[in-house]
Amino acid sequence: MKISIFDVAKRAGVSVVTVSRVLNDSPTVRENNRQKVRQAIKELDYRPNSAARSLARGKTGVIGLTLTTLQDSLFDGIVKCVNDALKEHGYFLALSIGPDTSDSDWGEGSNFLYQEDRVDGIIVLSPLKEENDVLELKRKKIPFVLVDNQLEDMSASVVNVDNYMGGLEATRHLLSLGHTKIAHIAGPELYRSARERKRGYIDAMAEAGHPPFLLVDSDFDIRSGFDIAKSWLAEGDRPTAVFAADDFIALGVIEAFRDAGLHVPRDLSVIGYDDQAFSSAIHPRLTTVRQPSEGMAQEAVKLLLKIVNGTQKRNASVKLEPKLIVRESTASPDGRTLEIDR
Amino acid sequence: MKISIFDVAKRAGVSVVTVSRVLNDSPTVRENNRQKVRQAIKELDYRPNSAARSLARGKTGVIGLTLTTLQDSLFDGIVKCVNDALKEHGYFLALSIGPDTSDSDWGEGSNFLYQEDRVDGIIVLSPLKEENDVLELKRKKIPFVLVDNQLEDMSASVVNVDNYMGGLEATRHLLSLGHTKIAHIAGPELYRSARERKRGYIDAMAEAGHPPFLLVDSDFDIRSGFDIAKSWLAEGDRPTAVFAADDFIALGVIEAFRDAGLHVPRDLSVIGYDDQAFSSAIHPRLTTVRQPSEGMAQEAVKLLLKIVNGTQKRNASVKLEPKLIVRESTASPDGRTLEIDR
DNA sequence: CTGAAAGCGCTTACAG
DNA sequence: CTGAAAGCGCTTACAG
Repeated sequence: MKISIFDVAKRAGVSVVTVSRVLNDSPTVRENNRQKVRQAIKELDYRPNSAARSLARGKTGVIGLTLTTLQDSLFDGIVKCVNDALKEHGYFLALSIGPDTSDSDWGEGSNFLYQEDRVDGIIVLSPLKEENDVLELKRKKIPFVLVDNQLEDMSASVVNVDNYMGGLEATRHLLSLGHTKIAHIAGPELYRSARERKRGYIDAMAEAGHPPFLLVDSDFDIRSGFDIAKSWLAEGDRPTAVFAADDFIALGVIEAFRDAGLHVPRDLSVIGYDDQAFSSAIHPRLTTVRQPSEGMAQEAVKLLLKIVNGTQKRNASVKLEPKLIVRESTASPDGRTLEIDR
Repeated sequence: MKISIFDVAKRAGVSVVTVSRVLNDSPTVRENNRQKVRQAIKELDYRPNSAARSLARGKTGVIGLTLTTLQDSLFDGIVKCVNDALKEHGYFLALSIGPDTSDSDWGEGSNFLYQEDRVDGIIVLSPLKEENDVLELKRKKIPFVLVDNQLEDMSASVVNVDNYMGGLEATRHLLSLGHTKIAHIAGPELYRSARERKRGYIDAMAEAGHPPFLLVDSDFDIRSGFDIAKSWLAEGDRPTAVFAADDFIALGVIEAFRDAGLHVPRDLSVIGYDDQAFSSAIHPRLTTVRQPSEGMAQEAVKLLLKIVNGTQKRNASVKLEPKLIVRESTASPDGRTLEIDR
């Protein structure tokens, strides 16, 4: 037989109310009784039934997180930090991994997290079709916060990173090294992050008095970067530096140049974005822009919990700063800023 | 006010029992009533309270999955597939991400998933300190299955991949290309997978009448592979092929050779393990051994659900086969088996 | 500081 | 095929 709070109460010689109080760390329990209850719990190896607690309390104690892929250092980092932050506050993390493709059949039916009220709130990570999500969540009155959302004007609580600033800083870094022939390989227009990074590139160039040297669209992956860089090698006036919209593209570019017998950063400076796990491990170690996944996670959790507890009324919006990480893949056009051990 | 099953019942003009029946797809409901209930549910935007259901049913409908990192294509793939498989069976996935380090303070206190009985069962992925886990889970009578476990003799339900076979096949592939100077960069002894892959290498070499040409221990990461390969370059009699215990090591090796102006696979054939996401995207595309993450996930879920439902009594054990994926990083010693478009 | 009682929102036998 | 009643295991006012 499964043991319940009654068994504990009987064993400890108190009422279930008292047991409940020590379970919830209520201060109004005589120390003596508290000890007896603790003892009984241990002896019986008792664990409170979470369903009963949830039902009685009107809260589930679980927060949902929806995302499309785990194959990304940024998401991975956020999930981990959210997990930790939640644990600290006594919450559980339930994951819902949606399909990667944005045009899937999933669009219609709602996320399974929304179907039963299993969660007290939801963190929506990088939503591609956020209008739907937001609408449904609002209709169902499920507290939520959007992280890294793609639409500019969502009336919802959001936490974002300043991708425009990231693009600006990345490009400025290249400029400060003396480059002027700076290309940008942009991510898909679909992503707000891609749009803003591109804007940062354009503005940084303008700031320095240059028109964009070369601007090309791409997917966020290694092969695209490789192919684009390959095409440059055939041409005459190729860039001396490139700001890639993410680290995967950057890696592809590096491989293409190396494949042609050229050298990074001597023949091309490369800067990526996101600081993926591999970026500090490859050769040359990649200069990149890191997003503060820990901060994003903490802000998201903090915000959501406030909303859940009713402390936060109106939509709040948090914007965090990215950070330039200078490593080995960028140097001055003549390759002389190289300070690496190779 | 939160709407409950009573509101639906009233609206539909039936009893809550009938509503409950249509909620649970009971066949014993007159079609007419079923429609009325469905209608009421939709009009009220009613969602059953999962806590109440769990309490009444004695099951939570959630399965826990514990792991240490998401930064791995294999784990990522498994989590995704588990998620899907669970969804199909009407279960939720709760994640518990433990610390990466095996010697952490975490060892003592139990996993937070175990503390309240929130889950009907648990999938333990690549447990490093599995004795503890297994003992605690058994004591608490929580159904569980071990996936990719590290100890040979666990009396528990497990699903594993045949890493010995993987090592054998990887090495045989290299042998069949004509190599004899085949090195193996092994993973940490701590991992059963590492031990078995190494054993596969040794046996495959013996099978072909060769002693192991070169055997070196490593961590599962890019830098280690890089450093090890670098050290070879200084020596005289270096291998013409290497079987790396995982793709990260393999990537490091490739980079080291390329960094020295050498070419893969012309100067060195490289085969990795795991088929990480990047492995098919880098240049040269990496020959590797893929683990059947989908199969592992499905078997694990199938097994666990059987245990949960009491269908499965004794410990069961499933062993799956890995698959050799031949791509561009391996060729014959003279580099002539090259059939790639570069 | 402690406990009796009601209630959280479902499901499950049991009758009919 | 349908419903009244009991029960799942807690927590929360309310008294004392």
